[in-house]
Formats: sequence, structure tokens, C-alpha cells
Amino acid sequence: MQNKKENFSEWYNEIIDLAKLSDKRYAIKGMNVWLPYGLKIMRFIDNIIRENVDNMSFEEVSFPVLISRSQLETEFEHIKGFENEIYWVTKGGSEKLEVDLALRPTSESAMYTMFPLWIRSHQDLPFKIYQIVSVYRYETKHTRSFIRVREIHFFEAHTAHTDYDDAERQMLEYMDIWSKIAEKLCLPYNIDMRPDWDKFPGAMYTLAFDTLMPSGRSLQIGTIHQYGENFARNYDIKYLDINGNLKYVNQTTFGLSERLLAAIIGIHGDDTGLILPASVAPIQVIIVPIPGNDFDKTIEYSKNVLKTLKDINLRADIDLRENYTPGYKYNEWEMKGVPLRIEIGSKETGSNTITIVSRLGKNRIKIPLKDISNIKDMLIDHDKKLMSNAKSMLDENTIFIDNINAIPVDKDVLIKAYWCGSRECSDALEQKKDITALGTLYNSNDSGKCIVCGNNGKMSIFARSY
RNA sequence: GGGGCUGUGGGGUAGCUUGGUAUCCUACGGGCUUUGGGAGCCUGAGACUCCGGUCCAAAUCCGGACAGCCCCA
Repeated sequence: MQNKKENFSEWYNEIIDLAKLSDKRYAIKGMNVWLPYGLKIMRFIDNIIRENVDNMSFEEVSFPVLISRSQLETEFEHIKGFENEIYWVTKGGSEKLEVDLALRPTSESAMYTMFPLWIRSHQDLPFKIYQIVSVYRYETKHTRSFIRVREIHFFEAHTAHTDYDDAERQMLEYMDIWSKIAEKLCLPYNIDMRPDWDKFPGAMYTLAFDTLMPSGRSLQIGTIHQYGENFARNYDIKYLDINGNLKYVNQTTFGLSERLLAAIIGIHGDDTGLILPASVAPIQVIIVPIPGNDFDKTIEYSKNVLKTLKDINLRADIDLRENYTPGYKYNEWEMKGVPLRIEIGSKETGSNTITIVSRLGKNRIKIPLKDISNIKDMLIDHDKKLMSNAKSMLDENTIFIDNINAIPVDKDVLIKAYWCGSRECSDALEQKKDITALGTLYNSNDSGKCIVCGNNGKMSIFARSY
């Protein structure tokens, strides 16, 4: 297959095809078919998200996909931010609709027409819901599987609070939830305070979780937004406080998408295929029986191993296909990113052992059958290694510079530099090389002279991004 | 937002310049022999993105649409 280091783009396209994650031959630009294996991985990602927000008292809902034009017709900047990428439904059968209907590009305008009906008093707050649905955006730019698509597999959490401080607490909770999700997916990231001109339309501010693809380009894989009263004032979402006064709620949102899968593919994979974290691998352990003398015994032995693995709650499977050689199966399961493979032949059945091969490293180790439960720890180790490899990749490709001429020209990396926050200085960097301000680093109090104008600046991050 | 390249069986391709019979590899179906790192032989099925134009004749030339990819902002 393509070389990941030398040609990331082609490698990325090819691996999606070979591992059968998605089929982009569907006739509409930016709308691809989720294949069974890709969909399974995405479902595991979704469930990790669900588990973590459910733990923090969010409740799952599902809103209609259509939003009437009247819900969208307001002078509010949120609507203006999306108007050029909305798909409109204008006919029902052959009849022209009286009121056009939009496919949701995100669900604020759908949900917030219902919030006033549900939120009456401070006793209803905080109000915390989420949904995992498709949203639609008419992308005119170059689409890319899982990275920029027109039908987006979208997680969106929405909250409403009594006051700004409580909404701020929610932002912190989001960061905590996100850190747990990212840990599970073995994805390192920076938290960037987006510049004003790049925040979510209608938000007071936006914090983005940005990671780095091996191409050197950054990928936004999550965002959280502080809305303050901005949406409440436009959608008239009010409650009675403890003193009987009518007040606007303060709101926040948290968004994730199949870009999480894009990051897993891009960051962890190698030139033999996908490498999945055990947390999302549809098959964590694949057993390949090796034909030979007394194959019946090998099969029976293998099936017992499979049962043992399932009994300790591992996602295990056995490859019993005939007419495929073991070598073919090794390559196929490596392409699919299965963390561990067990090989069982007459050598193993004769010595009460199993041979284990890790997707990372690929060296064979033989362990006694009675130690089979060690595999659980091996899977934990697998994920730890993935995370530490990914962190190294991020660190190695992040460079601090204090001179605008120090921007590497031969390759793309994350650039850390002090920045005053002005559009002019950001544009100056963009002209120097095609990098834009992702924002100021949220976790840094570091300050110094802006790399462009020399005024006071904060530690910030710049990159070419997807 | 601007520019460029490409579209041929499921995937990868040859053919296109100079219009006439579509090549090879891989994957797929059937059969037999195999199987510790992508097995072999026999056999079978399968394609010129779409719409229009030029022409006796279009995969090939021209225009447009759709789709994919790359570069620049």
C-alpha cells in the first residue's frame, strides 16, 4: 500500500478502502456509504461518548431532521453563519411547499424552539441533553472521507443553566468528559481558544480540541461553545429564578463527529493497515488456526480458546475460512487493525500453549494456555503504547518559534508562538506560509512578545488545518 | 475563493497522440490439489461515468454535467 510518511493523503484514502470502512463511490459528493466494519468502529466510539455523558447526567434525545424556514429566519448571526451551506427541501411530491424546510446543519434552531416549552423554572435547570444524529452541510470545498463530508455523523450536547457561572462550570465538565473520551481513543490534543472570527456562529467563545495528523496538518476533533444568553435572547428561553424573577438561561454546547474516526485512522495506522485501540476494535483478538496434522484437534482447541476469551468479556473471533492460507489471514487482520492475533497449530496444541502476535511490533510470543487471561493486560498495554506513540508524534511535530523566519518551509508542523490576538498579525503569518491561528493555548499562562508586531501576546498555536 | 489533473470489468491499468476487433494484473464464481507470512493449475463471468456534438464510424476528437484527486489563497 501507499507509504504513510511520504504520501499521507493517498495512504489515507487507500486504507479506508482496503480496510472496508467506507465506500465513497456513492453518486453524491461528500456522501459516502458506511460499510459494516467502519460503522462498527464508529458505534464503539459513539458508545464511549454516550457512557461518558450519561455519567454526567445528560439524557439522550432525537430531534427531527427538518427545520422550517420560519425557525431559521432571524437576523441572528448564528443563522448567517450557516446560510450558505444549508440544503433546502422545497417540494413535497410535485407540490411546492408553502414554507421551505431545511436539513439541519446543526440543531440549535431546532432544539431551542422547544426549550421554552420545557424550561419554566430554576428547578428545570441545569438542563442537559444530547443526540447523535446526521447533520447536513452543503460543502463546496474538497470533501474527504470522515474529515469533510456533507452528511456528518454528529454528536451534539446542549445545556441550559441559571447563570453564566454555572455555564462556565459546564465548560469545565465538558473538558473533563472529553479528556476521558480522548484517553480511550488514544488521541492527544491541544485545547485552543479560537479567535473571535473563527468561533462558532452565535457563541461568546469557542474552545476547540485540535489534534495533529501525520501530514502535519491539524484536525479539529471536538469543540465546546459558551453561548451565554446569546441564543436564549433570540429563542426566548427564560425561567423563573428562586426569587420569582424571569431570567434568560445561559447555554453551552459540545460537538463531536466521525472526525474522531479520521484521527484514529490517520494517527495510529501504519503501512500494513489500521491499528485500532482495543477500546473501539470490533475484534480485539483474532484466532487463526493453522492447518496441519490432526486439524480437527486444532479447531477444537481453538474454539475452546475462543470461548475462554469471550468468557472474560473480550471481543474475540476465529477465522475458520477454508481456502485462505494463514499468511493471507495475517495480512488481512493486520489491515483491519486487530490489536492481537492468536496462532494455534499442532505446536501449540501439543504443548498447551498459544502463540500471540501483537499488531504493534509483530513479534511472536508463546504463553501457556493457563495464562490466557493475561491478554486483558496486553490489550491495556496496547492502548497505552498507542497513546504514547501518538503523544510523541504530536510533540515531535510541535515547534516553538520566536522569529517569523523560523517557520519551516519544507514541511507542515504545529507552530507555537506568542501572538497578540489580532487578525492583522494572524493574516501576516498566513501570507508567510499557509498557516492560520488555531487560537491561544487554553492551558497556558505563558506570555511574551507577539511574533509579528512585538506587542504583548499569549502562547498560541498556528497550523495548516483540514 | 482560484488554478490544474483524472474518469476503461469490483480494484489497479494498456489502448486515446494518428477514430474501426478493448490489454494485462488483481479480486470474484465453479472444480481439483493446497495451507506456520498474501498458494497452484483448469475453467467461467465481468468494463469504456453521463448527456449532447462532429463523423459512414467515437473509449479515442469537441462541449457540458457529475464524480474523484492535487496545488495555491
